[in-house]
Amino acid sequence: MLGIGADFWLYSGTFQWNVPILNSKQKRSQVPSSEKKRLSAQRKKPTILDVARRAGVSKSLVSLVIRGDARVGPANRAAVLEAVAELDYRPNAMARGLVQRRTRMVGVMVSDLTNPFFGDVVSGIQLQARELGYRVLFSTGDRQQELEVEAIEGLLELRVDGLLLAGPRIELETIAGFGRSVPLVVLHRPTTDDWSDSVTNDDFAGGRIAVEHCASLGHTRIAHIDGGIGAGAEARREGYEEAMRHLGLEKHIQVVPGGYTEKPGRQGAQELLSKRPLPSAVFAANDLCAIGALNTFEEAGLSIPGDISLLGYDNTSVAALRHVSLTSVHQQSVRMGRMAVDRLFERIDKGRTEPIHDVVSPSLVVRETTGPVPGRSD
Amino acid sequence: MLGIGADFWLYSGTFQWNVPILNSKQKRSQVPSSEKKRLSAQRKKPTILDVARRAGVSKSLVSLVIRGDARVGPANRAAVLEAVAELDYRPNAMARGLVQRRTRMVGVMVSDLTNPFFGDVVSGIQLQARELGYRVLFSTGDRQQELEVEAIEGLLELRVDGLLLAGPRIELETIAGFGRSVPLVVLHRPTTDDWSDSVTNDDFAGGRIAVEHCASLGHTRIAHIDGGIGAGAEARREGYEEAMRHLGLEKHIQVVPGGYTEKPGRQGAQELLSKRPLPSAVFAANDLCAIGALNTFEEAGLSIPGDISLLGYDNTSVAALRHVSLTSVHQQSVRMGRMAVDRLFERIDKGRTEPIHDVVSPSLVVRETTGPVPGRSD
DNA sequence: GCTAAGGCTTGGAACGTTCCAACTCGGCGA
DNA sequence: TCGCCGAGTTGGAACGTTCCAAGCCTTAGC
Repeated sequence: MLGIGADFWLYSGTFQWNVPILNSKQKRSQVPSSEKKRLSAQRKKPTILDVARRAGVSKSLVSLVIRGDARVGPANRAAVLEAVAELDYRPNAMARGLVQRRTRMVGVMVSDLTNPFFGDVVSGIQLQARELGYRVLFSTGDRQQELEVEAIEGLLELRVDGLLLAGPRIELETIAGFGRSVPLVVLHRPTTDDWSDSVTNDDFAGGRIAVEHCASLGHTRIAHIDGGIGAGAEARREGYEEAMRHLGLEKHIQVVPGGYTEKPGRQGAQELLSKRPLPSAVFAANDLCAIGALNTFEEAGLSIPGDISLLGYDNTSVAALRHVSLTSVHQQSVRMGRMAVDRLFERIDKGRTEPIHDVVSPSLVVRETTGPVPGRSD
Repeated sequence: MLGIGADFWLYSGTFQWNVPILNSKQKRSQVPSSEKKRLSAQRKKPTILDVARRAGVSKSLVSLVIRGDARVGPANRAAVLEAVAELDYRPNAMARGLVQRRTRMVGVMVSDLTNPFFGDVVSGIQLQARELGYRVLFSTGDRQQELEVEAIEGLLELRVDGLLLAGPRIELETIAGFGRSVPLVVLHRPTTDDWSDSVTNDDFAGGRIAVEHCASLGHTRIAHIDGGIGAGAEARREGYEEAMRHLGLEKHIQVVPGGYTEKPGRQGAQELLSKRPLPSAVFAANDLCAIGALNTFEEAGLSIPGDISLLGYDNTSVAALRHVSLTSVHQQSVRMGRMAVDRLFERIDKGRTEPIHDVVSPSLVVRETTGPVPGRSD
């Protein structure tokens, strides 16, 4: 009976395999049988029952062997392992997850995989998850809010045990909604709901540090290129504004729209160039943004830091390049990735439910794009 | 009866939730009931049956509505959708995949998420997959062979419909093995087996182009920093060697070990510096490697391109930075990502089985790290 | 007034695992 | 000799979907 089932399946597999491009009825009988076998060999995956039959034991025993249970007798264990190897058997995670109601997978939505900053974060996540016995599934929305939601939705349908959002750009409300149905940790973006943890850089402090550094070099006309909806951008701007006020420079506060990639950085710089007086220092929302601005300023014939000092944020590998040598606010990205996984683990495996918000202090890495005010004249 | 089942589940859910850190028997009764509800609310996900009950229809009908079947009556459709919203129901992809024997997901293993080059590739993949109605799951091995295999294994256990390997570093033999159990396309690394497609840059030609550019500037002592096990590194080296021979420069062939990241680039450059005569041009395996070399050379007091011309490969965003301005061999990464998904789609949905190998031609982007031979003396 | 056709709707059988209670079998103590 | 124990093994019942064959109406045709 099982044989028949399997056979039927085999044919229907081949059939479907060809259907979309051909007249199916016609074509089905034309497929040579060797071909048929080849296709089905590729398609039909062995199940635990196939292994059991081959090894001459029950499916339950196979299951025990695969999960490494110690109770299995050595002879049977060997037989099962041999059958597994011969059939190239691979357990079906869906079936397993279905009955166990857990998957040992964490889903990670990364807002922007092209930003080198997230490369480090991802490394941290990967490392720690592995240590804790979890698999990691990544997904991305390619910087678009609506796609981000779609990506998260996909992970939830897969019933990941926990969800990590790295720099999400979606609404906080939506995030809270997700938190209600799965353990959730948000990275690089502070949350306030009862359902999620967050691990963030103290972006407010980061903004302040940037301003203070400029002020210590004598700058007063310090402008900011904003990060838009980028995670943490608001706090960076507020830190900037607060520091300006605190230093009595409120009349020099100047914020132009920008974003977390190079292009908005260029646009922000353009806008700054179009106004007089020019700022003597510019604090950009992140490194990529700063680099866009850097290019624009230089193309306009300005020297950095001779005419304008420039600061970035994130201290990515790009900022560190000798040729760029961008002064930047540093975040401990690998460490933050690890922390986030730890927090998630506490929720998943230890049952914690009260939200915890970790805030990591930034520091400043001074390089060669910042210098004293030209001529010391306001 | 179902009620009892659900209740039991609720307790067992709470129970398991706490078990890892507590004496379970003791603690179970100590959890306050409000807490219990909250936990279970977070844990217990509604199923299609809950929706059906609430909407007063059968599970089959709910299933039809969710899949957007046109046959459903308007009243019932509305009732179901309302129940879905109220319960925050989300279909279980595992159950679905189990019975359908397909998941509409493609798995993508990316060898190195910190390399900006793969950011573009990923974008292309994401875009095209979405257009074709597939979801994308990313996974990475963090540049380690053994972890790459693990990552792929995980995707296969999830029974993705197709597999994409972006710049894998694992053995070709292993790759062929995977190809036997799932439609497979390999990016940036040529395959020769009967089971997989590949989409690659013509790295051999790329290597040649790099050499020819140098030669046209009068260089003869052209060295190469190798890419090690990086995908395509071998072809780049062979292209270099072939071109050197072809130009009658075989006695100047000089290859030092390196890799696809900055650090091996520095080491390769160090090694070159330790030998005399110095090369007048250096072709590095990729951009990151070139940047490592760039830093090392400059720290050694050499000027680029005054003393040494330098070329990279991949034409990443980093190479394009005004301050780096690295001459680099360009690959059409976004386009290649799209192509790979198309090829995979042909295998999955159109049943193609003969392997196809796409080779995309590279081009050279000349920037400011290459120039004429100093003094024109050999 | 009866049958056919068609639109909607339904319950039961899969899918491939794990969990659980129960079974077998030999050895050992009473 | 009997019963008990524990180690090793087993089959059936879940898990949450989709698929399928069959059902119920209502309307139309004769």
